[in-house]
Amino acid sequence: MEQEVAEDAGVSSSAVDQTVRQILDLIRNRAMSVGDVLPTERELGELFGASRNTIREALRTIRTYGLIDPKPRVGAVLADRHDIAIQNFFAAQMDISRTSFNDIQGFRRIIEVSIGDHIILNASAAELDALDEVNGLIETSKDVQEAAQRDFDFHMALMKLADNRMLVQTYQFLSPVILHIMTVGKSIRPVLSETRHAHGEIIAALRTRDRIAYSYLMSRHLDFGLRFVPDDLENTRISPAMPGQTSSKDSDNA
Amino acid sequence: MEQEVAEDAGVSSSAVDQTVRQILDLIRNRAMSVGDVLPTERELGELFGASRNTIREALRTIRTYGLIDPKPRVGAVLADRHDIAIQNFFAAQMDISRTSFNDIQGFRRIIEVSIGDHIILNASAAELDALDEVNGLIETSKDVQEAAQRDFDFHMALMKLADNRMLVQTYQFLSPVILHIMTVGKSIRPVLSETRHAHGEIIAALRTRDRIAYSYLMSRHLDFGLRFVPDDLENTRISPAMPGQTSSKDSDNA
DNA sequence: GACAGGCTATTGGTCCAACAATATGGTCGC
DNA sequence: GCGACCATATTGTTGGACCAATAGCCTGTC
Repeated sequence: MEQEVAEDAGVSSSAVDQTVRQILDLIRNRAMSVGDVLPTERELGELFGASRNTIREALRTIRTYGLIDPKPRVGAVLADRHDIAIQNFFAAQMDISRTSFNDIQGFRRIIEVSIGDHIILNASAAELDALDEVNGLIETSKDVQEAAQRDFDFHMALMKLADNRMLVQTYQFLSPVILHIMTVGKSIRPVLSETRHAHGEIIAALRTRDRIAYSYLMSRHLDFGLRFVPDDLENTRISPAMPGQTSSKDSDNA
Repeated sequence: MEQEVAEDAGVSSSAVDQTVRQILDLIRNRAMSVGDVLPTERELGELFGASRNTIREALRTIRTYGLIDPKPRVGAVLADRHDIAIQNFFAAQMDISRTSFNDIQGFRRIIEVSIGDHIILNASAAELDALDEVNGLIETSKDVQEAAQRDFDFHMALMKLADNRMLVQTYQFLSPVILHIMTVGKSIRPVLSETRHAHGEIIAALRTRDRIAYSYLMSRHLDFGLRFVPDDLENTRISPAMPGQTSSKDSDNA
């Protein structure tokens, strides 16, 4: 076996790390894209002269990056799961329990209030109509949970108008916490019609491209919602998206 | 009550995924921090009733997150290598999907341009002076890397004025990628004085509480920086951010 | 020919038992 | 006291084994 030891950034390190690079190179050299399948673990082992366990650890790394999704009897198929992967990175890095709910609500406030300019500049009439539709669903909710989900859906739809994946992913990451806050708030003070109305005003401000009104309305809306959330909400532990769901679960079938 | 993942609880995910969660829980429950060492692989295996290979794959995932740094004969020590981890993450992504960098810059644009209102309302004169000081360091930079770091420091200081931990955490999370973008930009067009001047104008706008000017200046500043970043940023490898250096190897010395 | 149902082989998932490399810590000789 | 040396514990790597699931073939019925 060649040792490939070189002053070249000391990359020879471990067999697993080498294998990670080799597999990534393989993907690139073969110009593989989403949907293609990698050689089997046993074949990769033979190809790179590494044991299957080593290959598996390398694949585990690549899998953590969200690049592959191993399927039994098929092989590791190239995937574009980087959104889930980055959420897992988020979850692993940030101990959400240490970031207070006030911080998260404050974050929302900063984002959502100030996103107005961007939306006003870019959103089409059709998109605003779609927003109206989402908002209309709120009052059809059967229980508090559903209402919270619909409420969240509206705010998420708003974020999506900003057309930035990083932003959407951040919100998706925070969704369990935000939903929790909304659920608690609505349990204490279930006024779906008011929420719907406030959302409606916000949409109207967007339609007339009145950024001042938007800022004011959104700001008021968020403050209002927060007013009915008890201070000791901090103690309620919520688990954000934990690492592990690199596959299955998501029902994004066509 | 729990939102649990649809059908069945926990059993659905693989043994490795379960182990990842268990280890992360272990770290959290024992309130372990950087420098502490995890139980040995065999102990973890006994603890969770999993084979050593399973434990190792789980550790490999956590290692990919940059949370641990296994040392022979010592054990896996808690580490804070998320910067390298994120860099590796994006480096791996770039080979396949090429839109991430634009997403990040777009995200910055949304955040930084719109944060102005918030800062104008809350920042004290002393804080703005401190900002000036940070900005002054830019032109003292010896090399491109340092300049990028100083540039980032300024924008980070700006974010901190918003006084929101979630926001700061998000920026810290993205910092390796942002630094990379900045480094590439400055390598191509090293004009530190222009950067300093642009920052100065932004601070001035904050001082006079001119939110219109701030928006315009910040927007122009970010667009300007982005203009000199090549489209094929993926191929521009500054520092080999390839997987492998989760440990030592990288020069701690001069 | 078409469809249904069962069979088989392939593949990932997990486990086991070793050996290699290496750093730690203790022990011995001086 | 101190340095050389060795035992030992731990991760790194290997080769193999078995299991569960299932894609695709094979067969049989209509």
